[in-house]
Amino acid sequence: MAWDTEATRSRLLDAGVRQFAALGFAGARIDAIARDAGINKERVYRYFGDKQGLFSAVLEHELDALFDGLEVEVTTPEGIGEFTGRMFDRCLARPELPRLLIWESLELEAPVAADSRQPVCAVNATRICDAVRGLGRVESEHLLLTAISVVVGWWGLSRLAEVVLTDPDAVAVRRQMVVAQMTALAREAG
Amino acid sequence: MAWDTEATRSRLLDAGVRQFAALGFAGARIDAIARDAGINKERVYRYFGDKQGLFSAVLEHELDALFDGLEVEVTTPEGIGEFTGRMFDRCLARPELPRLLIWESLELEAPVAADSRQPVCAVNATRICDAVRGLGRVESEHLLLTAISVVVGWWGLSRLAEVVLTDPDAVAVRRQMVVAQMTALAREAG
DNA sequence: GAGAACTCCAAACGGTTGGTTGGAGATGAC
DNA sequence: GTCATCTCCAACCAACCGTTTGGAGTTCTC
Repeated sequence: MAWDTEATRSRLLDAGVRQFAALGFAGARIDAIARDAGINKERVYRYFGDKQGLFSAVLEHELDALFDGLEVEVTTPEGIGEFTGRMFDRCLARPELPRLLIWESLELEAPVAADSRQPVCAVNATRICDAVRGLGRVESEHLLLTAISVVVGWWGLSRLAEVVLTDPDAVAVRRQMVVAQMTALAREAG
Repeated sequence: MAWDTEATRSRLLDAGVRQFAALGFAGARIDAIARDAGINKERVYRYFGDKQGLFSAVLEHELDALFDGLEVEVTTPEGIGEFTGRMFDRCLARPELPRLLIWESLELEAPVAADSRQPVCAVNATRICDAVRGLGRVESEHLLLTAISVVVGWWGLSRLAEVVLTDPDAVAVRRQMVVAQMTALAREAG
């Protein structure tokens, strides 16, 4: 039968996303990733060098997916809320993304693919500047960081939510609250 | 020489805090914890059963320290900002706390010591209700969760901050921004 | 079509890890 | 003072984990 190296590579990446998102770098097992992908684990080393190489490849590939094309579209306080809502939806559709984002901070010394991520963040910081009258650059960046923290927190602080909230399973409510809060914040910050 | 079992136990806990906060459950090594504590690793099993037992003991002990006695004192929007600032300061003084809080969510199936943590959260949710005129119970809980997410995010999304912020080392600036944002949010939410 | 170069797997390797054991010293009750 | 009980440690063990090897099948090149 013919080889399909691209499929092999991508199946390893997909399995890597699942395992690393669930267990982190230290917790994930090369063995389990290979089994999950239905591929011999030796392939990991041929394609990605070592475990760290696969982890970096997974992060690079996925973290792009989280922010790529995600922009503040309407430059008003409501636009910032709506932007936050869309980010929330992306995480909802792929819960591996927020988890990988957190593992990156907890287990890595330096950000992955900083060069390709910075422009996207810069664009949104500028948009936030435009959306909130009288908001400086620094304040705008911090507002963006806050929006991401709040969204990602739903997946990264899920055990805490179980303690704080009366109904920790109401995802739709959380989405609505986060959107409302970021809108209100953008309105008042001006 | 006389035994000091309480000191042995507490040295193991302290070393556990350091290692688990830095590396998480999967990444931490019993061997390293024992060496860090200057105690034989067999002691871990006599005192805490197994690795999971030590992890739970560490979380239980430390997460209490994060929230214990931390309350919204002034029931006004400014009081909520000030509360958030004090939480930030606690994390600043003991950066292990926010990291442990995140590891708990990422690596555990259920929250640790939920029974003892819930009352503290409930009190603060009530205080927030009082601080913001016209704020319902659900909204108040979500505001609390947001405050914690934003504070803890500084330690749990540090790689992201390096990408988003022009000056990712300015902790004091972040503190000030977070306090201002939570105050503004509490003001506008009413 | 021969041979170099490549894909892929089964099995093995060596260091590490969570967990155990056996025994030496310390304590306390009587 | 002696016997049961406790603290503590050095050494050990079996399983595991990241990585490598050897070799069989496949594709490319000329």
